[in-house]
Amino acid sequence: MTTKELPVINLFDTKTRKLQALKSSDGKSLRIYGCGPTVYRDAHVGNMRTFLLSDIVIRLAKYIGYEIRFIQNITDVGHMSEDFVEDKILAQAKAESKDPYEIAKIYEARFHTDLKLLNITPADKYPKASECIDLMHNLINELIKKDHAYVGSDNCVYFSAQTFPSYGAISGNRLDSLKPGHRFEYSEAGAKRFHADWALWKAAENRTQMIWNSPWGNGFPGWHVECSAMSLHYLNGFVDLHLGGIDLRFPHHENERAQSNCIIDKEAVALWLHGEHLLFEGRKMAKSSNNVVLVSDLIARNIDPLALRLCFLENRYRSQMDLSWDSLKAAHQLLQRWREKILIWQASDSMQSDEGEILISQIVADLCDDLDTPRALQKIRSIEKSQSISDGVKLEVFNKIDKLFGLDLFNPPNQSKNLPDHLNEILIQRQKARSEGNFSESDRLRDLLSENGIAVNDSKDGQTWNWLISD
RNA sequence: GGUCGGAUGGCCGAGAGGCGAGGCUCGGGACUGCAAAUCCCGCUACACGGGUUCAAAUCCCGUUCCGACCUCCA
Repeated sequence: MTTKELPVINLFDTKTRKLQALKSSDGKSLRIYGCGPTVYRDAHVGNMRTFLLSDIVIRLAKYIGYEIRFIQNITDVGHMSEDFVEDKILAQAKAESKDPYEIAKIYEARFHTDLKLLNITPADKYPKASECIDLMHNLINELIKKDHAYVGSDNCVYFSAQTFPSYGAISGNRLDSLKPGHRFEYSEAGAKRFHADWALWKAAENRTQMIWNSPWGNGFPGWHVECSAMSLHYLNGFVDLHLGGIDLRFPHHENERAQSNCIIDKEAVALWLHGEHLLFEGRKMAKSSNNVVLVSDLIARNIDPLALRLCFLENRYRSQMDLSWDSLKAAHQLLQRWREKILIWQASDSMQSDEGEILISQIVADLCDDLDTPRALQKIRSIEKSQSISDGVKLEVFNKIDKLFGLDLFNPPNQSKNLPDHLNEILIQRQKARSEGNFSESDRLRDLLSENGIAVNDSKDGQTWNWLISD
């Protein structure tokens, strides 16, 4: 190994609103925490964009040489739905007539499946809120002891926002300009000392499922407290990088920061990184607007899920992005083209060279510059098209960058996944007809295959086929 | 009302004061039995009005429009 200094990864920190170097505070590993899903429904592709953000940072940091410790929570309790009466999981359990833990288990499994389809690096641990109740009790006790929290007349435990002077630093909100009366939470503020205080522990009241005994009676944890408890516990008291969707900036991360900082009496998170939201065909992706696209919807249209990954990489994480079926198809085709090119280049031996090393380091530099994936992809395209770079060097560069981008570029382009026998038979017949010069028959069979969703291409080496992307 | 982003060709989108990113679509050509794929060529855009500058999509001021967050959300 060389003694060269590692390249610095600069990321936009939401709190300071400046680029900031990502650093390991213990000199050993990067301690990363990402807010994970509430497992009451399928995660949609907008959620995936945020989860991809952590993957890009982690792949880059690993590539550069960091050890990573990455924790992502699974919220299976305590995330209240809009009316602030019912927990999201419990509401879904009722809707599906299932046990709430069964609901959580089903959707957590699907979450992991989607991550895998998108080549998103798994976290080292996925702690569940329901399994960390003791951690949360300890944290709440400590906050009460330090006078940052109090037990209300309703037997809920509240965090006292006014005891944390820098409240609002992440979101730009100021406590005095957060007007009371917003939405639902104020309606039960009778027990709270201040309208912006939030519940750390909620009394069970009429609830019978997903409740735990506690020093304050039966109840369940508030949503924000789980991330403080888990991050401090599993990352040994400090977070080098905290990730999440932009909407979590307030109130979730603001409250989490207050809780964590008050526990350790200093800044608990060095860098806050937030991913912007995704629109689909111009509209916000939300259940309420009936505009939700799942990874499984892409697969149903024969779009490679990694085309979604490529679409995301073509946009910067900090801008809102408008995804469409057209952009997904374009990305799908680009993936195909790269995979075909790689097959051709593989006729040459992969060649290590200074030229290749320089190209790769330029791409790494783009990623280190606040994850400028669009610019990095631009370089990759120009390498692909270059007349002056040899196939061997191209192969070497693509091989290295595939680890950073996670696009499985070395998979064969035409994977004959699940080709039904009768269609395979038509393919064989067509090849036969064509080799016999019976072009009217081969054209007829090509049309027939097309009707069955298969595109046939003839080349010098015979025919190849692809699934057509459906509209 | 508060805070923060945007506006780029047929479409999507990057953009670093100075040679028109790139992709998709479309048109022409090469190749092909014909297609497809691929390769080559073509299609000269930056919301509006001022300003700074030798030079502005880029910097500054103003205007219009769009969006996000402001106690559900990735």
